[in-house]
Amino acid sequence: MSKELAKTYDPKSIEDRLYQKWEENKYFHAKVDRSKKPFTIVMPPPNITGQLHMGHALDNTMQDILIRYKRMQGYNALWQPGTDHASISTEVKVIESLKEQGIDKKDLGREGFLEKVWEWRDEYGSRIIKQLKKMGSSADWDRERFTMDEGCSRAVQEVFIKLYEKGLIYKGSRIVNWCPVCKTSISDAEVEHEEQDGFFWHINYPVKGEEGRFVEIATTRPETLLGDTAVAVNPEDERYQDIIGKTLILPLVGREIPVVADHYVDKEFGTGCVKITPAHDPNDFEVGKRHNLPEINVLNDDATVNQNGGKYQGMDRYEARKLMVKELEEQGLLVKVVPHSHNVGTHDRCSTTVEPMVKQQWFVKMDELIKPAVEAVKKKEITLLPERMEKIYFNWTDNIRDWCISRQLWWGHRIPAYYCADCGEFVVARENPGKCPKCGCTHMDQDEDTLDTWFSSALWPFSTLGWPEKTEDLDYFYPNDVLVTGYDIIFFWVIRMIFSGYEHMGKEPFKTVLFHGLIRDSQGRKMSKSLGNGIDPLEVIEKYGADALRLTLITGNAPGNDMRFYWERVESSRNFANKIWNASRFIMMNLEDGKLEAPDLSKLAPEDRWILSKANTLAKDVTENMDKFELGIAVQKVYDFIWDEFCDWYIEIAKTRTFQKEVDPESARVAMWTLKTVLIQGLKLLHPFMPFVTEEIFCTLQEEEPTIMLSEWPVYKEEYHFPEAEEAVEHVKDLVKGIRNTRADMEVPPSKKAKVFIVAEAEGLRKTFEEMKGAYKLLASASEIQVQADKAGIGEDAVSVVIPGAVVYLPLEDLVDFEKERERLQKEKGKLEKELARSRGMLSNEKFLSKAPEAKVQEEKEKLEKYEQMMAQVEERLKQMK
RNA sequence: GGGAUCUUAGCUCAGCUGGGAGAGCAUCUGCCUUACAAGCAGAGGGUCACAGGUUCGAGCCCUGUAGGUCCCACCA
Repeated sequence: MSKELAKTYDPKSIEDRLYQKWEENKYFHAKVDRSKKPFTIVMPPPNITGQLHMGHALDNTMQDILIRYKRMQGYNALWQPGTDHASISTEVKVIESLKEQGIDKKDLGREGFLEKVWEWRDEYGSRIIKQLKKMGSSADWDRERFTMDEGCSRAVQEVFIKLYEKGLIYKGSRIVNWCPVCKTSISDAEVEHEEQDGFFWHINYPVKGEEGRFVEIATTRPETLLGDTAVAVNPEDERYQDIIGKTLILPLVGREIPVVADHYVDKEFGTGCVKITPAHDPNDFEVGKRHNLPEINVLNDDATVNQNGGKYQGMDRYEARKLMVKELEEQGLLVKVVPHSHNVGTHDRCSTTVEPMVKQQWFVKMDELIKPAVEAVKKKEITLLPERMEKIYFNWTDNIRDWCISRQLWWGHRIPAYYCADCGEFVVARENPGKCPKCGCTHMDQDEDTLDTWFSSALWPFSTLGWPEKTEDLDYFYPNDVLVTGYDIIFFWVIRMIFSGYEHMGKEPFKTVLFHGLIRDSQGRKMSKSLGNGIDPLEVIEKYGADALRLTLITGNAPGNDMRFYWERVESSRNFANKIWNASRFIMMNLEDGKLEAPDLSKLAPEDRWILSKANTLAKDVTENMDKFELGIAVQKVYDFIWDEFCDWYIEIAKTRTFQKEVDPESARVAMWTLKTVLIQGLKLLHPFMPFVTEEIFCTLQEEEPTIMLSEWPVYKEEYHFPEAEEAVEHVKDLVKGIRNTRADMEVPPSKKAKVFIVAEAEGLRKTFEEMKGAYKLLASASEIQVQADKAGIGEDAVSVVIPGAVVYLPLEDLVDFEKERERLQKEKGKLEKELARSRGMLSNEKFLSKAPEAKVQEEKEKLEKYEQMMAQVEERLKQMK
């Protein structure tokens, strides 16, 4: 008894201590080292306002698993962390908190407001980092970055100027998505379409000079009538040939508008006549451009009607709609109102209905930039996992539109453009030029707008490594190897990083993108604040430990698939941690002080060779699955091995030897060495998934080892492959299971030991059972074991168990109930009959014999032989019992 | 409107390139066996959504149908 562990695993008592140790020893820190191969993952930067949720927990667990795995494999593993300024979310949050204090953003002014946001950032920016540490994340915190720190801001500025100079960033008056609540433009990606029930209002527009003649249009947004500058019909629509070119009187407004012909109009839909509002509809905007129509903006930034709306000025858009419909009805111009469900664009941050508006904004021209990003995925220079994500990716790239990057917000990277106060000329420059190049005026003001938050995150894979400087880090660690993220930000972030990587680095930002799904609640609903169904990962850690949470999130989670969260699953994960803990405790209790010398391989018992062989294969299987990013499968294999093979079989089998040290100290030492060796192998393979419990056991078990984190990842070794031992132990398992089954069926209490006779014709099998007697005696509840070639000396009243290759007899004398025994044998016979029918069917099928691979046929023949033997035994037994 | 994905034991989900249906939880039975009752041993439970097809052989491949989930889309 050399070392002691507590009786149950208590994560709370060790997690913080171990994490502190890792940090203090700089185990997470990666430095350029040309003698080692780099492996880089950049962390999707959480928002500074954020709190750890299940999405982060999953995302970071996956990254930590990959990083820890590669680090153990000897790679120079860098996990680059940082946080995102998250312009709009943060700004909104700060505005809200100021409101509670009775302060308005405008009263503070730009500088004053930004000061408040920075204060906020200082207060909350580190909160999420602390929470990530609770998960056991082994990111290189010494390298923590922020999207608005000096370096990242410089990167943003350089990129903006470079793209502007190449003509890929332009300023233009275009239709943009406008959020009337946030009072900023947003990109297409930020608009969510949601189906809403609405109406189709059919309205008659009077034809000028033709009393009583009307053109009937249908619209879902009657209030935009105020900005109509035409009505369009399809040029091939026979119904309307004669009105093309005529003039209409816009109801309620009285303005004269033309009827134009445009192919955009669908003859079959609505009335075939479409009102054209170029300032408030993207399609109408295009039609307007083609027909040179004026654009009349009728809305203010808060979606109230502006001065162009005449008497409706000042009214909210929906109020105006109501009133206008009423007045149209009064004037007899409202033909009918038809219920109609349609898609409405809403802002993904605040769910406000987005208003399309013509605005002066900055855009990134996408058609050229996107090309290398498309090629990269086509040519598999970048692999998206699961593969189906490629379709989603291409669907977006094929329909790409220019990216609106300017935001009417204060928190973010301010656009590096300077305007002349006199002539309006602007210059894009690193600093205020101080003088207008056109008119010489010395009053130049910087653009009030900031950039879309994703503009800076697009540069994250290289800005964090020092770009635009040519740093050694960049040279060594770029491109990244893997990006792990949710599929929900493929458009916002992933695609933009890819084209940015090619444009600014000339190389892909990462080689593989591993997408994961969402963690849902137990009913399959999204976890959300409004539903209040979110589960706080920190609460889970508090109750069950970080390892249990990590295991729960990874087990059975296939790439890209959503997953439901159950407390029961966390509980069973915790149970597994406890299981290893106790297995280790058992081994430590039996371990003698000092190091165990590796025994000569010839000294190993068959069961030792069996478990070593299994552990060896496990290393290969786990590694293969890790390399395929099948983390769920990899951990499942470790779990099954540790619990089923190692704990339930090997430890039990080894007990006979370890309990009897004095009988055969040599054999006991070999068993102890095997126990320890296999345990360590299991701990290492499990470490990326459950870092805390594995570290604690590993270091307690071997005081000389500083950490499991930097120990060597197990590799498959041919000299530990023992197929004959695996086969032998399989026979022993069959034997033990057979006996246990039978005893349970016969309701023999476990305490009642019985003599066991094993009758096997094959000499090899007899040898195996003979040799391993000591190993399985305990498991078979045997008082004595006799292996023989025939049934000599076995009483007729013994219960028999037929297993592959042998029959086991249990003389249970007074306990035997013959009726029960016959029933049991009949059941057994039924099972075998089924198997035989299946096997014979296959083997009597000419086509199977001629077309199936030789190995398959052979395999089936062997099975048949085995079942026939077993059947003969069962039948003989039944005959005897008559 | 286009596309993706799912439908396997009571529940949640695995099942890789097609060769005898699996796990965890739940249920039932027996065990506090000196690592672990957060445990051990055993048991029951599935026409793999439906209909066709390809194949010697289909949970797996193809086509269609039904239902669920999600993404994309400028039909006013």
